[in-house]
Amino acid sequence: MTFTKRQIEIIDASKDLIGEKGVQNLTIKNLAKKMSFSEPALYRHFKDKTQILKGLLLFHREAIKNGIFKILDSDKNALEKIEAVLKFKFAHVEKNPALVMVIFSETSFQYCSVLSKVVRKILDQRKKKIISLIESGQNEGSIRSDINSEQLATIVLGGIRTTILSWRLSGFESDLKAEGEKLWETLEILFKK
Amino acid sequence: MTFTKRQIEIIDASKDLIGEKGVQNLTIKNLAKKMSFSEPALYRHFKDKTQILKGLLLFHREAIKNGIFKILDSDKNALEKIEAVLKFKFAHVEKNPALVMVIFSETSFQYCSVLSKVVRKILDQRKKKIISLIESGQNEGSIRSDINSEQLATIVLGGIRTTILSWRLSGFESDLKAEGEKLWETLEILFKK
DNA sequence: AGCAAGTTAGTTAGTGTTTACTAACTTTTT
DNA sequence: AAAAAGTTAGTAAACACTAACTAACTTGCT
Repeated sequence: MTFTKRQIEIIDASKDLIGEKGVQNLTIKNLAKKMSFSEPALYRHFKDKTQILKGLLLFHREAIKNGIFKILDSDKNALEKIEAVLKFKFAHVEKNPALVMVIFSETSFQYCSVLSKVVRKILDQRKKKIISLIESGQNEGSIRSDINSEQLATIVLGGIRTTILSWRLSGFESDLKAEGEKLWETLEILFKK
Repeated sequence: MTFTKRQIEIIDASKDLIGEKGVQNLTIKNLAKKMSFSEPALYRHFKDKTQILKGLLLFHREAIKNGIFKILDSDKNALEKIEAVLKFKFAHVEKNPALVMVIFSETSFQYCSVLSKVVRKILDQRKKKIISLIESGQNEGSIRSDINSEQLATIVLGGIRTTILSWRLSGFESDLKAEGEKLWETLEILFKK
């Protein structure tokens, strides 16, 4: 997949539009306005809107791939490499918030303030509950205390989220319960004193 | 927030529609068809479409809250409670895949097969890379071997995802780099032999 | 070098579809 | 009789996309 100069300009403009107001802000009309030319002109460069989004994804995958490749190719040990990958990832995401909107988009309500408030509240309360559970485990002595409760909560929530995501990407075909149990076994080992 | 019988029926139908083909499948037209009455009838029960979605979220939050409350109120220890919460969570999600679409929705392309394939491939490759990194760490002896690499990868990816989500929910205001470093400190402690 | 032919990249104007939503009226329930 | 819950018919706006045309380059031939 290679892109012309114009195509890259369009991909960039798309990224900006999404970064500003979410995926639903990426319309042909808005895109044409941002490029300051007419809507039909876009169709000289991409067959349809889907191809533009596909282009956006592939273009950035390429960039990420190259970054990661350098890390994997270095002479660090595995732990250091993982650390470097994490740092690279967060830096890239920070520079390209639009990608978060596209790939990591957690809710479809990003810019419907009524709904995003509700979702945010739900996720917040959930986190608080997990944190206080972990803290009481630390006080009981059943959970290790060398890592603070908020960080452990991040691990728990992340595990749940990733497990559910895998299930969804499998088209709901994988065995969610079994995966959930595997996750718990892992967390138990990691969290015990 | 209390709902009439009809409102709950509408919320249920919305959940089904979303479960079938994602959030963009929830249109007034489809909803009316599913309820087998006319579109304007919906507006006798909800002011607008946003209120229907808000209703869906609040209704299920209530259900989850009640389930979790029972667990927290039991006389288990903290670790057992966390285990029970995880199991409850996965069971609830399995019964209500629509909720995954709404709250956990990872991409906006769920039912655009061209794009969801691309996203899936990207996420897959990323996971494979992390797994092989962890395995070489285990062979080197720098990473614990009592948990298999796939499970550890789930923890890594989950941590990344949750950290980025928090950043987004903060309106991109929190310090992503700092949070990323905290995450890495935690993972390093958890993963070292 | 000069010029006809073709290509590229833009334009204006418009299409058909889908969207959420409303006005005005009727039926059903209480 | 009144209120609640439904109907038909329709609106305006947004959407992705297309047809038809044109200015400006590029290419190949003599």
